[in-house]
Amino acid sequence: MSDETPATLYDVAREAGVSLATASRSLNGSSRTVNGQYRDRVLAAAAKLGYTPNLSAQAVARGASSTVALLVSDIADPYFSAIAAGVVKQAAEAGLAVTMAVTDRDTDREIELVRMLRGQRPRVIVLAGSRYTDETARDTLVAELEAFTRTGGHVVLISQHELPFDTVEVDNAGGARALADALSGLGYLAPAILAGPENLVTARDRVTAFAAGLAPVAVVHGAFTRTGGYDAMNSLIDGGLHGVDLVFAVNDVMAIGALSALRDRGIDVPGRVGVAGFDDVSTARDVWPALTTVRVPLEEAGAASVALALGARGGPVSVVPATVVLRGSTPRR
Amino acid sequence: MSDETPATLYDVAREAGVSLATASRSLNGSSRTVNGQYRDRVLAAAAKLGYTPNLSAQAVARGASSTVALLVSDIADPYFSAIAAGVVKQAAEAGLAVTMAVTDRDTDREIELVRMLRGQRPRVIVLAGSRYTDETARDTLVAELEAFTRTGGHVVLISQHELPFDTVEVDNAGGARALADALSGLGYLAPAILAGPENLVTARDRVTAFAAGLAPVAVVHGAFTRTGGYDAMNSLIDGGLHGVDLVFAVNDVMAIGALSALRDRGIDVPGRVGVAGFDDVSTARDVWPALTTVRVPLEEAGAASVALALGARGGPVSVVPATVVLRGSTPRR
DNA sequence: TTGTATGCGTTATCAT
DNA sequence: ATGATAACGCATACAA
Repeated sequence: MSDETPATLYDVAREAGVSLATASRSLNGSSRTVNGQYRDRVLAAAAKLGYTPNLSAQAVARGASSTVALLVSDIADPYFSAIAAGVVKQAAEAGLAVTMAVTDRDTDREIELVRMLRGQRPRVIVLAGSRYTDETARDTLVAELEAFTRTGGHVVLISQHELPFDTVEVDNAGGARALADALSGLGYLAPAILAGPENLVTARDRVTAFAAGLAPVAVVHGAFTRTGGYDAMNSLIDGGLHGVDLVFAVNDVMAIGALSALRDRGIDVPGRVGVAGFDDVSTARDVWPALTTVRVPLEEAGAASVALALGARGGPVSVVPATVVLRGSTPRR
Repeated sequence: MSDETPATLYDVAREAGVSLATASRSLNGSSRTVNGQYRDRVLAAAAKLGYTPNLSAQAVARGASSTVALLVSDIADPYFSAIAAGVVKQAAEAGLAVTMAVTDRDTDREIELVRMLRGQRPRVIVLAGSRYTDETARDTLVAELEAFTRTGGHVVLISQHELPFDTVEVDNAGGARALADALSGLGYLAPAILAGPENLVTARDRVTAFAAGLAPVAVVHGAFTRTGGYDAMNSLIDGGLHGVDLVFAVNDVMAIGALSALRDRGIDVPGRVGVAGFDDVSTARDVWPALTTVRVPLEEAGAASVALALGARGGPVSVVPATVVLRGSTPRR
């Protein structure tokens, strides 16, 4: 409740009886070397005063901050929290702090947040979660991001390489197709697809690729969330399951919602229908029956995004694999 | 790849043909009013140049940044990601950005991170996850935190009120005791406790309070994670379950790990033993059998932490309730 | 090697 | 109401 003011470098210099410059050189990793005597005195003074460099001031003086900005749809969603974990880890390795913002899946909000984050002058802006197919919002976002890269910033997207920036691409098509093939091989014939939002690119890619391998008898859209899956599943049930022997939800949280709906309606899984998801979120193996899905190395993807931005080179696109994981929710038919 | 430099306020002023001061006053929420004509010209110039205020510079000039620092043990853990969601939401409401760091449950790392975060001169530092009972680390941490508050910063802990700072307290004792009573009422007689780390305060409080209501026949320690629960459960099984009719894990992720171990070993849940956790993490209801637990409003707690720090007043401690949620994993005996 | 002085992008105080 | 100008805390080019 008192109100001292944080110790400044100037305070430290005075306490140590040296100049501002020497203090600065002693405390940060300057290339210049300083007399051991002085250095020790400065360090002692800094410790005594509880000095911590003012990062904002450093950023202003250096013309560049040491932060990574991360934008996610919903940090409570295990998909994004796994990515965030990777981003934070890799950023920490590079001595960078992470400032995080959440869009709530709102395109306008996303643009607004990018503007705000740009103000931090971060080294990198990572956008996780894929874009919606909205022409004008897309253009505004791109313009904003281009303004950022034009001034030396790095932008990395995690999803599809549909925007002109570096991206860590998830092999949605390959994974979805492989899943369809695997399930087809297990004897599944008539899948219903819980397809997510109609205008979400990631969702569409997964639907299309899956359908190419195993033609769906029903496709129902809904939110990309647990509740979305729950509701979509219910409306599917309401419409009559007919011959459906498999439910493919385009992501795990939706699949988990579907599982919940099926349970509530007394429909046996996997006896009556099999269920599959996508992402291999950490809880996929803990639900019952354990969820068949397509594993995406989320944490690696997050780490890769900042590595890609910081790395000397490596090409603008880094693809993370998507591999099928068969579990109890889809036994052989 | 080009290398322009971001537009500065000076650029905007020049473009609009006004002084630096008027440009500043037009662009930020200054109390001073400025001629509409000028204001419009400045806004137009800013838009044309794609100007974004340099937040670091603002922070230096104002002497205070507009960020909230958040420290968690592991952002991929649903417990912490739920808290993070609340923090981010409430911070956004106050126009504050959130910079996040993860300790990996390492006390030394935590101290290191607090120092680094202090450098941001955030308005608030939120520490989620409870302290370990290590005397000297504790003192160092407290000293660091006190240096921060002494210079006008707010510190909020989420856990127990064991450190001399504002805290959002989880009613661990009340919840654990209520759980013990409820399970006792259901006919459970011989619980084993998966107790988490020996020196983790939160874990200890839960164990103690539960034990007071329902004396355990076994207590085994382990990490506060899914793996910790898995391993602890296995060693419990190895030792022989004897008369154990209930497993109480001090948090949900451990309980979920235990569920997995029980399944792997072919022990029927809830037929042979009931299982209960603590926190009511979002996936607790999706596992099988659905997990009996103690609900802690995590997101609310996160939001409350920044509200507490920013709020005019409200006392140094804000308690969030912990209420028993009975589910399928603990049927009546 | 050390110190002096200037600049970084903003805000805020002071005249005007 | 507007415009110079001095801070803010730090880094660094330059001089000593």
